[in-house]
Amino acid sequence: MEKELSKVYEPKDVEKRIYEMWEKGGAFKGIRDPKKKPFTIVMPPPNVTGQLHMGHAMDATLQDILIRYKRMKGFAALWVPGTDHAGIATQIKVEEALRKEGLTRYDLGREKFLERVWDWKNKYGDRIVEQQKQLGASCDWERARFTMDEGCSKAVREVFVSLYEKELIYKGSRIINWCPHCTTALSDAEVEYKDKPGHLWHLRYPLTDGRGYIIVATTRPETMLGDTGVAVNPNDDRYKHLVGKTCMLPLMDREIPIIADDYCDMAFGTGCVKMTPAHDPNDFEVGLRHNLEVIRVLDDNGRINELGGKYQGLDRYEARKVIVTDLEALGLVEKIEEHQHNVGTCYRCATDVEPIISAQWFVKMQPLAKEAIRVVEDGETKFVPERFSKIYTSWMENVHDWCISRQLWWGHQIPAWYCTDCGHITVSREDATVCEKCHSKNITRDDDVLDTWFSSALWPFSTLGWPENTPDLDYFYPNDVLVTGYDIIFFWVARMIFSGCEHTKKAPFHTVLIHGLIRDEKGRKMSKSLGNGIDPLDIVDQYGCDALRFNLVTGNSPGNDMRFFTERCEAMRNFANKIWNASRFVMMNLTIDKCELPSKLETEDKWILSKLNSVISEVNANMDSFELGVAAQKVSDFIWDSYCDWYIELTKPRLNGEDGESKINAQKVLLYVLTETMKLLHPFMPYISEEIWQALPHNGDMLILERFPEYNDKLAFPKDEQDFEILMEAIKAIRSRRAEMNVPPSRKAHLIIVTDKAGIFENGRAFLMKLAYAGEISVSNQAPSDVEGMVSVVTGDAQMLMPMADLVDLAKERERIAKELERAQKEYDGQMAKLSNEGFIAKAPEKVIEAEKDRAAKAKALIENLAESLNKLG
RNA sequence: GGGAGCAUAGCUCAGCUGGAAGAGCACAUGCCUUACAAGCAUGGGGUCACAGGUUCGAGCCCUGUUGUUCCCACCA
Repeated sequence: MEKELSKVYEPKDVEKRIYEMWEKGGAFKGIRDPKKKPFTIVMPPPNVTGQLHMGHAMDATLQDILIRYKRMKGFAALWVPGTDHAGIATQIKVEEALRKEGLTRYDLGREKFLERVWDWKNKYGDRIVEQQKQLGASCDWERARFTMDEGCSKAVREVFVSLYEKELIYKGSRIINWCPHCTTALSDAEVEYKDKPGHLWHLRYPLTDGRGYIIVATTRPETMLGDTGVAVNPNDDRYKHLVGKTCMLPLMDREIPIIADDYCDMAFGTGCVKMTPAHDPNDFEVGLRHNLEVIRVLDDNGRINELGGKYQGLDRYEARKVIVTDLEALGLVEKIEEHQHNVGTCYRCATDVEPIISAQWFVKMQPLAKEAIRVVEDGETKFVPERFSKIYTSWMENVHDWCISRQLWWGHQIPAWYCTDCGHITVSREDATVCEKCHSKNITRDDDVLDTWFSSALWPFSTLGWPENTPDLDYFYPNDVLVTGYDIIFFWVARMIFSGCEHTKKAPFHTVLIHGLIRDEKGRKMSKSLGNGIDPLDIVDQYGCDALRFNLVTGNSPGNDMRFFTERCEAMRNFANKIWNASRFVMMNLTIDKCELPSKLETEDKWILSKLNSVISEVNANMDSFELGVAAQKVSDFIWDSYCDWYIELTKPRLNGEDGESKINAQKVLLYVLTETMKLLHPFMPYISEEIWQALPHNGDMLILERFPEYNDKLAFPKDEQDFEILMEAIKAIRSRRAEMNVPPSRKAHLIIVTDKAGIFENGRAFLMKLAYAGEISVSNQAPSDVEGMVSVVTGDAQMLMPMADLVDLAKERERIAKELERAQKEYDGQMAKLSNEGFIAKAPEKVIEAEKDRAAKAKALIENLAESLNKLG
């Protein structure tokens, strides 16, 4: 930094240059060092095709703060970045691009299509990485991984095969969630339920014996094409006589049985439920119990198939209309009610999901969940905030088997081969060429791929070399902290925990730091469809990366959602600018070239050093308990309030004064505190702190590699701190009084101070002159006899008089003092009431009682001073 | 149907294990004080949702109520 510095901090001139310096200097590298403790974070891998959004910015900021802090604390810090292949999302993107060429993936065929996806990945996969760098992320980029790279694929294969061998993976026909738009199965977690207005259709199914109808209620009339029974509650007297009989399924002319099952709720609808085992999980279960036929009437695109008779080819919702119309024509619609119901939708494309029976691969969850619950209950893995562990545990306790096969092409293809001769399934670590049972060469590989989350579940260890037992895995695993939003606890966090427990026999991390969602200023979710998203890079561009980071980390508590206000970025930018100018001031005045404390410290030096020391101690404690926002706020308050607004002002008389030693000493303290402060600030505002530190006299290469400040009892000066605050209080009282009377700073006043702490005020002469606008100062322990025309300002430690006859209205002055006196008396009475309370004296801790006594004494002194003032006024 | 969060200044939100109610923005007044007007000084503004309880002491702990947001769950 040259002496000719811009008055305004320009992040753009700094960020790129500094980032390159760090990266080239190897500051981000996670290096195994037996002398150090490791600290590992793996980044939640963003989608390769994704666009950086505020959620990523939040993630990256919190992780970067943690990793920078730990790095400065002397840990071997490793932050592993990477990207996720994001099966459905990516495939949809490439298919959309193909559509513009008038092609579908089937036109290309699997191999050619995958080439296209890889092209896409290679083209856009780095974009999000570059964007993350602009957020200041200090990841070890050389270790960047991709969920479909060789190592991760190997890990996926190993996990699949070993789970299959342990019979924790199986293939079966179950009701799964099917997205007709993405044409794939989904896991339970990938379905979002939304309350939508719908109808409850009451349909008449004619009894076969011709004795009337049985009336069923349904929200999805089109599924009636697949009905294979009607169920009633066994205790329902209205229908007992019908159990065992049959009815005719209208439109299909199929005779179906009437059965009794507890599943039916007598109070809902008519009490009779049509059974569609192929399209409803409950009906499927009932069907199993009663041997009902399973007839699937929907195809993969959500259209009625060949088993749907004349409705074949109709889309499910078209079919619904036509079927209802046809039933109405037959007089078989009893009534139609408005009905609000929960509709499952695809989390990727929002299409209504169809429950459909289908043969898929599943992970058996019960055995895996057990250990995953234990590690959290035993505190081996802790959620921050704690409340998320309950959410996690209750999900884990009720988890269903995980459907892991997807009817997509982009992803890890399932390593299972079907033998056309004997029907055996060969599951293998190496690509199979023959059936392992009958050795036939007529085998074909399963077309399907695995759920994307299957590979991200392995991320904490697959990125470190697992299943090989690498030195990295040995040193850096388990990870320490996982940072992510609460929206993917089930998708990702839960699955990483049970995967880690199962495959590495260790919980993958000891802390899960959960943050909330970033919403727009009205509190709405940021989304493409609403067009209310704010691009983090626009904010970086406009206000600087440090401002964005500070905005994200302060002003909200962990786990809670945050509204994003651009105005807040402005405030944060102003803060950066404040720091910039403070350091500009220090450098302008600097004639020393070494950062060291002077041997002689003035009271104000001790005051700021002592304050700094407290802040250091608190910030360390806050950081260690993941209260990052509180820590950031404390650093900010210290810099702005204590350092800038007070200490810098206090040094001005010395810097401009004649005393050479005092001048140098002031510089030394200014520099020392600024340097320490930049270290404290660095995890939060890495760029500006590094830029300033580089310009200050220093040893070492880079601030990013400096040691984080720690509490030093040699720099705690409680007595001097207290003394100095007596002076500050007096200054504030005078300024307040002058402002009340609208006296401009240019009008200096003679200040007569009456106090028994003369030393403190004598010592503070220069400050009173400058900060309390005193012209001359007299300190004594005796009040002057004549106070005519004096303005009186009183604290607990002093009476201060200023001759301002022209401004004094004696009557008003009396009134004002009387008012203050009343207030002080009231406070004193309150204190005394407390102190004379036996319970309080008996039970409150010593420290609290002492504080109360101090307050009472102060109030008493204030009362005396005020009374005397009043008295003098006559 | 179960569970969780939130309710504090005009607005947005902090307030860690209970010990004199805070910040930013907004507002008002005065200042170009030789780092910064993206600044400085000063000030106004709060029954900490409501009702009980525990305690010497409650914004904080307990119970209930209201409002609000969200998550989970197979009521057709």
